[in-house]
Amino acid sequence: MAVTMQDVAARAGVSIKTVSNVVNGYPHIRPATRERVEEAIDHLGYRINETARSLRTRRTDMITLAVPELSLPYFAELADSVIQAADARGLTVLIEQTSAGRSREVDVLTGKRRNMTDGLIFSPLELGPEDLALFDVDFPLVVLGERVFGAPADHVTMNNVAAAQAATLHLASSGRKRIALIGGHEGEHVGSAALRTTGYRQGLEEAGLPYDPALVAEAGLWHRSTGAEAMGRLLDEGVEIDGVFALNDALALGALHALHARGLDVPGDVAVIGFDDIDDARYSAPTLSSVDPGREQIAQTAVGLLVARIADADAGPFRRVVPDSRIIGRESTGDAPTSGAETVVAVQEGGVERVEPQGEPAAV
Amino acid sequence: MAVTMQDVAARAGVSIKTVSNVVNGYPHIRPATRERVEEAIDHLGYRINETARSLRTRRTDMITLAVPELSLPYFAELADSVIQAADARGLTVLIEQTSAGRSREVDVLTGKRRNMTDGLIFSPLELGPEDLALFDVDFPLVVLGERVFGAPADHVTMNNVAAAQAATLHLASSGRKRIALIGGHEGEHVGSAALRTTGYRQGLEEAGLPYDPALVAEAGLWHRSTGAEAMGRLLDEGVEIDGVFALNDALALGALHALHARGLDVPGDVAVIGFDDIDDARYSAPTLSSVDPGREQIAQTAVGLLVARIADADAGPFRRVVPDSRIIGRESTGDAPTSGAETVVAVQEGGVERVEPQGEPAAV
DNA sequence: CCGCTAGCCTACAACGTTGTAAAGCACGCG
DNA sequence: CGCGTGCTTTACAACGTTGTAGGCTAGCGG
Repeated sequence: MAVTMQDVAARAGVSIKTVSNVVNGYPHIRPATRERVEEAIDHLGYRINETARSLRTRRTDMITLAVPELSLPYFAELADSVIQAADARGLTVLIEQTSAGRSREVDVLTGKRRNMTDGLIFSPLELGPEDLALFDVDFPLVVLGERVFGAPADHVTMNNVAAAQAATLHLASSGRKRIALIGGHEGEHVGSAALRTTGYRQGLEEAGLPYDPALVAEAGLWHRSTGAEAMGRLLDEGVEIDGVFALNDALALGALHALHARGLDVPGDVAVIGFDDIDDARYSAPTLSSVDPGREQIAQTAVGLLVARIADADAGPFRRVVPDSRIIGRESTGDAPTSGAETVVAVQEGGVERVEPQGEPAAV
Repeated sequence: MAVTMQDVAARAGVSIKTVSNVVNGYPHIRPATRERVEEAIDHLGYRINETARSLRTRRTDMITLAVPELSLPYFAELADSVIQAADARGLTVLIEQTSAGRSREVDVLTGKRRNMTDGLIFSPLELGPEDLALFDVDFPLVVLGERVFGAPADHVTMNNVAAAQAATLHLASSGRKRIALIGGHEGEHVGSAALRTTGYRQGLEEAGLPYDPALVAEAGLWHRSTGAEAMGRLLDEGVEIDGVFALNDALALGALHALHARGLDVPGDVAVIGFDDIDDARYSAPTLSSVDPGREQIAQTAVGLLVARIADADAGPFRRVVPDSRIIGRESTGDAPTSGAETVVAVQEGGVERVEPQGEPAAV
């Protein structure tokens, strides 16, 4: 059916291996031979069978990216960045959506699909510390986010606590005293929600503001719709509010929507800041202040670490990388005089630490 | 290194082929044998080598989805739907972004990666009728959109003209007389821009409104930023405007942003309608009326057609499928009394037609 | 009691490529 | 003129799986 090296070899009058050598750029080939082979390739329309090559070389040059869902702008933008970073290294990205729940996340780590690709970049949403054993896998793995800590894998995370603290402080510094938090996950001790909530409380403390549980609105899923609902609930309860820290931008946009629906002015009545700095934030009305967690850097780093592990699984101790993050001020916190403007209000420095095989983190 | 069927066979005291039979659910196996094999698989932690299987069976159970970029919400949502539809059929999706331009699109059709997957769903942005020859490929292909017409492939498109006409008419029916169009591509005769522009003109005509070139703003890329710029340009020129039809939602959201920045009220001063009905439209301020082109149905149909071609490449004539589309009225056209509300203003019926091998379309 | 059938299992080859080891060849030097 | 050297090319096996064809066993009908 398809043209194989066999056919090319026959037409060029050389051995199969010589065709292989030409295709793979092996240097010691007589120009005349190379030319004959290339002519045969063109003439026959030969295309290498990547599957056979993969079987032989044990590499597929594909990696998997597992995220909750692409409909969430943050993950769509992350996927975009990961695909570009992978592309720059000649890798193709296969995407798995795990929003269907826990079992999908387990599948990602154990399922049969895993051995079609050279490695996995995984952003878990449900799996936590109790599932640590699942992360002890026999393929290159980079974990995103902070749900799972001691996993025997490289880690790329965010400056969650410091950035959330800075965001809260930013609201306080403009005189806001009743700062609500949207998107909390009650009872959770790991993961972005818990960490950002910690940052929020530290920010309040630093600003000398009391922590008031009545100002905290839960939201399991971080969608626009849940953000709108949570904001609505707070407003219905009649709690006094002059600032909102939403744990991601989708929630913040939902909150803006709810505030607008009730005729409240942003930032006049209420200042709002989100987290993730998705593209949307630059175009909402009003434009949304947010935390830029360094998405581009996260993607690049994750791909880089994965590539290193693919090249050499035992490439030293596992790393934990935290990109710099920045607070971006826009209209929703009164930082932008004109609508298109934005200012970098603060920067939280990231860093790299090595995690020794035994599991204790060691500063670098 | 890795455990193979060989190892499993040795432990279970059977032939390799019997292991294969167990793994593949071949029915005629003695329970005792099956059990021994399964015990060996569990004990050794055997996982099938998909690459070897693919080489032998000539199937990878992977398909490629090529879209401009995932950062555009429409394509992110489309990818989400495609991945889910593929998943339901046991297929994994590999994503390629082609926003880098024409050469990337050519690569998608001719590049070496193509033979790692069983088929391709391709949404071209640059390639047009002049590239028809490129689409005559030797692998299953489903084309999305309307840039390429007579391609020898199945086609899933949108009701572009009719829906754009209905959208324009909807603006007119609320008394708008100066309806701008945002996102035009001057000189283009194929593709969504041209078709939606045609619908716009037909809508104006049907409403008895004149076509005024001064109301048409170009925008090459359909991003929020370009929508804001285009809207800004129109407003700067001082053209009188009381309605806006943006060729997609990103443009519309950018336009809302620009209108808001200049203190214009939507829908009071200007009514706005977009196209694509992305999730964002439900949460912008004001909420955005839009055309729902049937994204879910597009994804399902595309995967379905592709699967059929993979199963049998000669499965009858090529099809051209157009899902139903609907005009969704929200605040930006004054259709929603309360902010969360929306109404289906109109429906444009789609359909299926068969394209005979010779190339002439024939109604069904 | 024989032969046939159905059920269960196996040996072998093949999918298309690349790594290994080695062979052929030309050239230059002693 | 012989031999080593380095370039060029090749044969062969192997990657791990599945399709094909056939063998063996037990059971059943005649």
